[in-house]
Amino acid sequence: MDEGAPQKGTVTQRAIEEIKAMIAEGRLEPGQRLPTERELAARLGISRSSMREAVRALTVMGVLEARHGSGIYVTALEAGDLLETFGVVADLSRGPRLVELLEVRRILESTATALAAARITDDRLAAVEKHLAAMNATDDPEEILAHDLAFHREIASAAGNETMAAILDGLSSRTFRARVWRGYQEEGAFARTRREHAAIHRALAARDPEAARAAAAAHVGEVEEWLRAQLGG
Amino acid sequence: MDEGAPQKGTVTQRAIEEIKAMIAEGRLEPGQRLPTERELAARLGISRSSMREAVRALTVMGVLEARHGSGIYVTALEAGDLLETFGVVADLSRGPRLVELLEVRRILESTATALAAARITDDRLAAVEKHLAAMNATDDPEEILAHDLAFHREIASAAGNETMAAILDGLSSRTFRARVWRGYQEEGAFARTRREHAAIHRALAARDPEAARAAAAAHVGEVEEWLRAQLGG
DNA sequence: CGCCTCGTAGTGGTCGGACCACTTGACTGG
DNA sequence: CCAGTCAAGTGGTCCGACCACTACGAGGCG
Repeated sequence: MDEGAPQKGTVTQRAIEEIKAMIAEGRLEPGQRLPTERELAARLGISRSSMREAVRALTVMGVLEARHGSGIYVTALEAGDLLETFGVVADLSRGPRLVELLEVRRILESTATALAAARITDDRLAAVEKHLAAMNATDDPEEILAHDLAFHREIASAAGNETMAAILDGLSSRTFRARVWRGYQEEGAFARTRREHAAIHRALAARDPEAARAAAAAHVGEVEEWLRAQLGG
Repeated sequence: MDEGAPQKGTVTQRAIEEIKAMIAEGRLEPGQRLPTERELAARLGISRSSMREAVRALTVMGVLEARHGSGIYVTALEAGDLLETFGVVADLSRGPRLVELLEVRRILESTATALAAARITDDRLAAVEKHLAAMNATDDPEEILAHDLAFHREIASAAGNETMAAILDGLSSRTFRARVWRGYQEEGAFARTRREHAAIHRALAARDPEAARAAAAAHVGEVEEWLRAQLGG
């Protein structure tokens, strides 16, 4: 009997597909521990080095998690785990690509905010207000940034779609850094952001999806237009 | 003088960040060739094995491309390259997560189709029609699937946002497989899909964004509801 | 008896070196 | 001048050793 696999691509690639298949077919459950690297390598008939590369690859994808001294585990396979690399995309994108990313964010964020307006609970709304207040109470850029992110994350989460929230999270990191620059270059940006955030909050409190959608779209579109102008000029 | 980096996490992780930084800072241009693995390893003071893991990690992220016998190159860093892992997310998602992914797809696809209706050229519209005709001319599931994918890809591309098109591409692979199952289980699904595609095409030809948005949303929502029902029952 | 400490086996993390498979380009012979 | 050949260099794979850390149980202490 042959080994079955007649060499497709590199051995490492084959190992990656193999492990992915195990998970996709349910042979490996989220949170479950995998065999040791040494055994996995032996089982697939490859060296430990190659197997390690495969594990590393799946680790950066957020599929596996290696704990030093303990073992290799399947992650919870939740949206946040798998979409972590999405942030890298945002970090490495430049110029026109960044505008495209912002456009995607505008579409998703406006919809998410609209959904949130319809579904948000009083508790979550209070959390949103807390971040809004904290954001207005300080003038430390770093702190503002943190609460700004949390503000939007809370809203996206309230929309009831964790996958969408995770994607928006990834789309934000780079974006918000750009906004910091902007704050330095263009006076009044902070004040405008404050007004826009207030408008979003008002729409949420009023449970008005359409107003929320419009406010969120305007908020992101604001940055988008500014960036577009930067590239054109 | 110290080496500067006081050991943050694993050496491999450090190497990954290092290379990513090189690209983010523009020290490495898209398409450019990197130093050899051996030299990179020596430059960061780590072993070649560890460096190889770093390169492998960046390779699966679509940032680098290793050509056997030739060297390591930075990819074009286009949306398609970086968002390839997005398909993995779709492949590994199950149950409620899949519904969430479809919801994201519905939002993006409907908007993309609306944009396409406003911007599509006659040439691209002809290409869309070609896939539509090919899809209706055969009854081989595999071929239908291929043209179905191409149909939507063409539309997403016509929307003028390659990033969005790439994301939609990733969101589709798994989705469409589910639809194949569906075709087997539920008679009339093909006919309904055919009607929905026709409606989308009609809206595109009429350059009617709102109609296009509605048709696309209904198209994806159809699958979404079916899947939701599957999970509930 | 119960808790705490310490040792130890086992795991992932790193290393160095050897060899293989493939690409590339210069060199050689026609 | 061209085609074929060959050698240097690159990524791909493998091996075996050792390090760093974790987990868990044996043993000691209270």
